[in-house]
Amino acid sequence: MTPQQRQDRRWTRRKEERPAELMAAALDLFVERGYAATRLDDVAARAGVSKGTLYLYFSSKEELFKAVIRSGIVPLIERGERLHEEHQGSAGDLLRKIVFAWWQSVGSSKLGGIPKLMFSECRNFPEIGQFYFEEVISRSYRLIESVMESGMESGEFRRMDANYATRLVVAPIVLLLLWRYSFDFCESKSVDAESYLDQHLDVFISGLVARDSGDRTGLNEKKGAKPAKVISIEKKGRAR
Amino acid sequence: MTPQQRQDRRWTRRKEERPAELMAAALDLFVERGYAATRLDDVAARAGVSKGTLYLYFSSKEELFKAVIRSGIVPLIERGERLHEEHQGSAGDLLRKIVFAWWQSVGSSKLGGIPKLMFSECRNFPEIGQFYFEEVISRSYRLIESVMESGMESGEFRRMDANYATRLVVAPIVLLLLWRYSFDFCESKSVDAESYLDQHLDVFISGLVARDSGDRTGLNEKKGAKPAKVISIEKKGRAR
DNA sequence: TATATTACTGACCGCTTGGTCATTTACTCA
DNA sequence: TGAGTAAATGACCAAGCGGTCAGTAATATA
Repeated sequence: MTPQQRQDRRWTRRKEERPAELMAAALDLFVERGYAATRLDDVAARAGVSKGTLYLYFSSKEELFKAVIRSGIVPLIERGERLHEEHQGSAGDLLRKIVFAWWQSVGSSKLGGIPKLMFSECRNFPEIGQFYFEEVISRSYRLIESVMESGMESGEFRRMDANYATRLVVAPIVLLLLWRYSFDFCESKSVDAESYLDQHLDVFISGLVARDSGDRTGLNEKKGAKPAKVISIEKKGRAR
Repeated sequence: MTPQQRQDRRWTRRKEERPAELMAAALDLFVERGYAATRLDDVAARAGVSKGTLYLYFSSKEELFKAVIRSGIVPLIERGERLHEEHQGSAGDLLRKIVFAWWQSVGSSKLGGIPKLMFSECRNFPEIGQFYFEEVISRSYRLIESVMESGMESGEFRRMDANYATRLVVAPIVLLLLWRYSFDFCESKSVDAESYLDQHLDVFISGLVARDSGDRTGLNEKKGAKPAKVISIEKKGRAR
């Protein structure tokens, strides 16, 4: 069949490709407008199809949403875990490697919109929120946590709660992504992701390596601060 | 007029109190369900009033939303800037002070839902997103940035881009809040905010004080890592 | 080429909900 | 006290949109 013949037809049967095309269109629009503001007519139109067709492949808007998230996430997880297995070397270097690889494959692709989407909608879709939490968040955290733990065991990092350590490394990275898909348009120049991540890892790893909280410089004693008062604010005791 | 008399009436005129009550109800529901999923009938009902009344005070749902954000933010900003002026002492201590005060007044109150709401909706309401960015985000960042800069000038912190430094301190704090209003329900036990923040500041300030990226321990050399390869991944040059 | 199958269409339905307004009720003041 | 004012109501409207389905056109089959 020639392309000309295809064009003459009002439409063509493409049972295999439709779902993927519909999900791609839906991802675009969900990321751009949010779940509620995305109309199924628009999704269908963007996929070059009618709304009725959409319902041949997905039983409801919610099912479409779930499918979008699920299919967008599979490659994301796979990449992460592959890296984990391959690597050998210091924990700090592994951390760097994972973070930059993740940024290249997820952060800068259109998959990068998914976290923002999930943060925004997980409350309204507890079922899929739970799914995302277990299949993506938990798994990623476990990966990083094991890196942190191995770093502590080897003596490369100081000892601290691995769970917190993980949250602290991940936070600036996740927030960078959320930022990109929310307030970024407010700023004239957006942050350079690579150097931002680089600085983060630099400061963070330095902080983990240092044995105590900066008093070695003697600066805190010299200045006129009142440590007693500060400690009273933080009451619950430092977890060291 | 006795309370009994008040009760006998079907309703009472309370022109002054209505707007604040409506906004409080709206904040609750917006935070709980998001903008789109919140019905004005419900907002009115929660404020003990009919939908028609709501429209006496706010011309549209969007105006109500704007009013909620604006009014929720005023106290938030005021507190922050008051702290800034009062303090004297080391930069690290000031940072601690600000962060913990902020957590107490905003993070743990119902105002804490606003950031999540703004991140979720700012794309759909660019005008109010811009407003929030300028009036809240920029101002807070400027505050923190000045703290970082004074820390660098006094030699307490190492020199680095103050803008990045600011983003890096703030990120784990903001993400803690976003987390609370999104995925927190997925976890059996939620993080203890106080010790999380404490650890964050501890690691971060240590990292800022340390002069270089942890090589002083000699661990990186001893281990079998391949620094050359890692550097090739980070290509764009470290911003030191 | 005739027939059967099914991917696809698009008009349609009904519910939800933002927004309106004529009417009712509380309050004010001469 | 009763006439005037305005706060509050709630029934109602219209539009938007998720979801349906009878019909149509592309393809498979014989």
